[in-house]
Amino acid sequence: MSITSDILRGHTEAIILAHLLEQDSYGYQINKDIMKKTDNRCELKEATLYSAFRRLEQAGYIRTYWGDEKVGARRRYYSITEEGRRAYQVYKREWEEAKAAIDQLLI
Amino acid sequence: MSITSDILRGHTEAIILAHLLEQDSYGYQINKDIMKKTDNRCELKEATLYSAFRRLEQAGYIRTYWGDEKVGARRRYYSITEEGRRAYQVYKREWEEAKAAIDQLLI
DNA sequence: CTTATATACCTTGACAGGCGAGGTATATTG
DNA sequence: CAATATACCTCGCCTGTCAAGGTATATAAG
Repeated sequence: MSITSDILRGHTEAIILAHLLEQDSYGYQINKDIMKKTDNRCELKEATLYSAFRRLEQAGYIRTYWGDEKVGARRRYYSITEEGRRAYQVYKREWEEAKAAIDQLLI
Repeated sequence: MSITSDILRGHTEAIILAHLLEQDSYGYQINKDIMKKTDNRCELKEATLYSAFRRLEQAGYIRTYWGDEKVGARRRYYSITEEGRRAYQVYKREWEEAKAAIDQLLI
């Protein structure tokens, strides 16, 4: 069973930033990684992913650059900024708080 | 600091059902209880609450009746149905799964 | 050579839940 | 008599998700 988008909502940006903390990556790969890490339970749809990228870049949390692939389709890489790292820590703390609160409420 | 609505989104119905598992209650009280239980970190806004009530009733998860207050404003009470209890178990399980998945993703 | 599949990118427009703002009515307190 | 608390409700905007559609490159199968 997969996780509904309403539950995931609000975490996409944090999830993306978490990924970029480990290493620069590109959309397609990030998408695959997330599914793999969660045994296909979490899937960020492409449209969702790209709109999140746009917001994150707008906010200055990520930067992008084109990879220099010799073969295959071009890749647009994303890397997290210092501001993004700080934002991630906030997201993370918010998640811990929300988790505790919801655990409190769902008996 | 309060929990963003995007994180809470998707849990309002579960939170309400959880409350009604304990006892019948009414909108205003449920609202207060939730805030109290979470030290004012979670607040379901009234408009949010009432639209959730509508959905829950539509789905057959709750039933409503008017209280017989002798004094003060009238109260519309809500009670959870058998179907609602089953639905809650599903919500609860979804939450546990989502929690695990997100914990996996946010390093 | 043609088709299918995988990789990789992107946009548009509809949809649904959250909620600010506004409204009603009753009771109590200063 | 005004303010505050209790208690209900609706309208319409906002925002994140995503189905559906599009582009281009490489490889494997038939």
